[in-house]
Amino acid sequence: MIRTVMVVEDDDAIRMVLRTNLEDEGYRVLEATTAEQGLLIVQDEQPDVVLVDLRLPGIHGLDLVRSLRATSQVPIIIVTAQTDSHDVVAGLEAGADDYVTKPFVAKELMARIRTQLRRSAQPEEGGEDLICGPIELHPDTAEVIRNGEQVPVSRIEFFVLAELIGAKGRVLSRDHLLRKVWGYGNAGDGRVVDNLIYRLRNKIEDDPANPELLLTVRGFGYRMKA
Amino acid sequence: MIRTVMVVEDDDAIRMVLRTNLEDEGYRVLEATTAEQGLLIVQDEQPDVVLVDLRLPGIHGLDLVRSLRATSQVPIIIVTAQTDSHDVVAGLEAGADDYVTKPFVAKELMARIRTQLRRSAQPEEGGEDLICGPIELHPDTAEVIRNGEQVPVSRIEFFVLAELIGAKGRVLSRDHLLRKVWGYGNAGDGRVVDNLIYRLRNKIEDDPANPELLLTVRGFGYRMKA
DNA sequence: GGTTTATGTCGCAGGAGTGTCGCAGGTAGG
DNA sequence: CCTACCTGCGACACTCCTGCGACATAAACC
Repeated sequence: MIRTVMVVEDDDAIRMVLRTNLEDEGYRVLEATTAEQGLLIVQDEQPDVVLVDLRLPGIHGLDLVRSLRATSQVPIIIVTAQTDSHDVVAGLEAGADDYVTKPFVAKELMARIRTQLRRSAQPEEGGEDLICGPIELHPDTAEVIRNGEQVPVSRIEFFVLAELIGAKGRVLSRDHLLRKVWGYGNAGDGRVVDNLIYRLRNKIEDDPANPELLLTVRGFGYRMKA
Repeated sequence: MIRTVMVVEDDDAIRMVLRTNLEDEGYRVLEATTAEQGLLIVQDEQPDVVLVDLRLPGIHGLDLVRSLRATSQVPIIIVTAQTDSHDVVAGLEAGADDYVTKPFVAKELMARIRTQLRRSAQPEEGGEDLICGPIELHPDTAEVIRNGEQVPVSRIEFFVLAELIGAKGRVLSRDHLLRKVWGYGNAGDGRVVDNLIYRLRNKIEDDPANPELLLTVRGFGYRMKA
């Protein structure tokens, strides 16, 4: 079975090195130099692993990671020059599965890729549209539609909603949301999530005081109506 | 849900640091100083993540990793002073899921543990619901259904019920429940478990005074009807 | 039967979890 | 420079949880 690895990296030299090594290992290689391009290709080609550089022109790599996670379970490995431990934490919390710092040793990176592939060998649910009752999310345009009308939501509200709808009725803890949307740095900040949920409800619920879509599960977190 | 982390590490100082950090994050911590001991405890307690040092007295950490992999899918993170890239590759190939070198930054290690937990949590969700007679537990939504109707239970009640139903009729001691649900700290607190069982019975039994599902085994603990 | 021990029962008070809302610093865009 | 919006924060109110203690009851033991 031929596995496909996607490389999102703007530095031509590094991208070339990666391609060579990956092809030597027998992988099919896809390339992108920007986050936007990467996102499109991932949706289109559904690779088995994605390598992401953090410092990309335009949209930051971390946001790419979150966007990918919003719609896909594909294993993501961050490959970057940012060696600071804080960056590692933020990267993993954003949804990456591993973090390798440049200059990397090719053999180690290849081993880490194999590890990710091994883990994701199990079948996974396919990519789905983000729809929940009267609410519709369009990741491409970052728009939220409710009963056909566009609802203005902020960037962070959008990610939270995407995370919740993507969970398809499963409960997500505040901690989970903090890590996935905010990144680890803000963990333990307390009521940030509650506040955001409150604001989201005011935008998408008919009666925000008695929510029917965005439900509280006391002691656990929040979930969307199934 | 209290997660359990197993630490296999012979250096007392490092093990203590790890324990402190892990407990701060809310994990239950198990410790072993040798590979043999680690293997036994893992089989016994089925932790959610295992941290393994490579340089152990007696059996080498790599062999422990292989032994664990032979019988378990538990995520394994190697934590070691061996920084050589060749060692990283060998560790990952042996079946480890991640590799962190000492001196490690605690926050990064914690993030990597969370990443592993996230990965291993997925299959559990789509998996089997916990069912016992007319009672149905849905971990995804943290809901308890009884004869088709939803029963409101608190967070702790949910975990106790999950633990009991997961035991499939085996007796669980109060101590076991305290450790698994409340976490180690509360051990020996006395009647907390009894109280909770009482409340649970009021919610799930037809006649709470004559329980038919959640049974007492005098002198031992509680169990669900088979 | 009487005593001891284990468990059932239940109310209470402190506290944890959550909803609500206003404020102010920050940020992006004009 | 101004404006509008975003966003984290803190305060307050309110509900519900939960550990605890006290007593009742049932089982085991002598």
